[in-house]
Amino acid sequence: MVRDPKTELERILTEAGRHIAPQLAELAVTLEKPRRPEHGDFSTTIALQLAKSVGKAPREVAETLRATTARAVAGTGQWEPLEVVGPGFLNARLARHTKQSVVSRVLAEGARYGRAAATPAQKTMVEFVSANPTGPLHVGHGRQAALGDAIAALLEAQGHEVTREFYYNDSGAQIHNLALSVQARAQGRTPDDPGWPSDGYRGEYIEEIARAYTAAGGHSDDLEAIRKFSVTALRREQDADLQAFGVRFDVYYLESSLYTDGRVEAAVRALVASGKTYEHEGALWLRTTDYGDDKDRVVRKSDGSYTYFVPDVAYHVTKWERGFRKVINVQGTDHHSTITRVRAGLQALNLGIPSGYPDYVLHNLVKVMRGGVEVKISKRAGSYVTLRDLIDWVGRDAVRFFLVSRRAESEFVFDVDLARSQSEENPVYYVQYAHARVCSVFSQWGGDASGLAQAPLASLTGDRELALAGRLADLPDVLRSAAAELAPHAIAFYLRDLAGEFHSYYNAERILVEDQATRTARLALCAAVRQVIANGLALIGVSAPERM
RNA sequence: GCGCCCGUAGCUCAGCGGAUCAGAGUAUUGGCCUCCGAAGCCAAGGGUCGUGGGUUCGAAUCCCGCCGGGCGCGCCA
Repeated sequence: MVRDPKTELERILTEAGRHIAPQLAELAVTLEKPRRPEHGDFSTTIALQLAKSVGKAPREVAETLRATTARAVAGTGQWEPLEVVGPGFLNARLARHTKQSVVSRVLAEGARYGRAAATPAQKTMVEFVSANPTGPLHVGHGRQAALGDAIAALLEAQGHEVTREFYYNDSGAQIHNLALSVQARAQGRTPDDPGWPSDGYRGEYIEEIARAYTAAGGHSDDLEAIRKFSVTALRREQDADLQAFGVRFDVYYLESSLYTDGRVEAAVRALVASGKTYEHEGALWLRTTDYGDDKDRVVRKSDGSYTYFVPDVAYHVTKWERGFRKVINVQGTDHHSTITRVRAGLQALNLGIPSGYPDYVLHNLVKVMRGGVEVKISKRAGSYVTLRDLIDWVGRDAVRFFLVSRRAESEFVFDVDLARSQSEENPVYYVQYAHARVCSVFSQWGGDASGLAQAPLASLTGDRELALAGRLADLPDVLRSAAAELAPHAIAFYLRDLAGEFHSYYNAERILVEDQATRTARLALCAAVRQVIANGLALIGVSAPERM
């Protein structure tokens, strides 16, 4: 395969830069995309950066770089001669045929276009959602599902071997509360009655489970049976919601298994053996402050049971032992404090796990507005918008696109009324429409698209056509940086830009023109646009419809 | 009080390992279908990038203070 033009030019400039400034052995020139098209396809500020250490004016440095690389640049056959502009920018323009050629490349690579091959492929885990089976999935889980699934897909597209994992906290105090709540409902009590469990779940789904339990012949005094029944029912409901959302997991890891297979006990023994624990007021503590925590944490409570911290650590040990050297946990910012704690626990075990293990992507919680007021998201309150509600209101594609379109750290206002009223104007339709439009042109045309990868492209000379081709060429870089930053929202923004460029082109030019060479080249361009949109949408779990 | 995150156009948000960074969508206003789908296109108005300093040739972007908002700070998960 022909070497990527950008990579090649970066290599040439890096070599020249090191020649000029030999003291900077680590120097690496990177090309960036200027905002304004008149500044070229790519640009670098390397001359401005080098000026000081070289002791010459930036413009002079730029001129030297231009002159010394002129021959190599021409030799690529892919670039116009570099230009020195302003205070010392080096601007680069791709030769027209280089821009055109991306169309052939997209069509030849098809669904693989934009992907990269990591060498070596890294065994990677993305853990996300991990909702307690104590209630239906809410909007925050939806954000996590959209984010986590897209991050996993991005890493796969970079050539890594990715496992999607869901951790079920199916034991512990919250599950006990769940069982007590269902039992209370089964006994006919309601959340406001005296004798309702103090930390009970008040949602209506509790009553539904209690009814189903009773209908199945269950007895209200068998708490263990109630627990099992409730957890099973809620897991089934969560699974159905995830399926409706188009998110699948490779592994469901049960917290309870960490107890039954002895991993929790083993973790405690190892922590004690590390010498980092101490007894205080009847409890066993770990000196997490030795690892940056602001206070030490309880490992074993005075009643002999363990805090959630222990299974969490034991769980992450299994990730390491299962061979996952890169692990990304997607969680809400309300779980922020667990980062330091889990890492501290892993460090105390002294297993050779890096101190930054695992990685975290923390997302701010979603604030749901309805009728101008905030709807509180709380399982206990029982009044919150579920993921299923959103899917029913605006559709799966729109919810996924919307939830993945914002940086994880952004605080997210989901205005239900707005989302519903604008469901026809959601950005996802704008992108999908571009895809459907291409399909429509092709059905109008009626020809065989299979040979378009070899189509001559010389007639693609219009500004819009070249800009569109340039945009197609961006995909590999967009995916690379989105994966590196664990920031899938970049895909959504890229797709919107690409669709916009296509719609603009489509309105300005006719595809099915008389002249055969022009028509074929334009069809090839459109086919490439369709392919790239499909590839991008696939990564964020959104469908690419042929008709809308 | 301490820690983390966030303050960019009326609204929802990109841009934040400096430079060619004042952007998109939406809303508002005005144009474009005898012609491949108008869920579209073209154009206009709209922001001292929360605020005050600092570093620099250059700061929305980096550093510090302050103001405002969110989330944590359990022998809950």
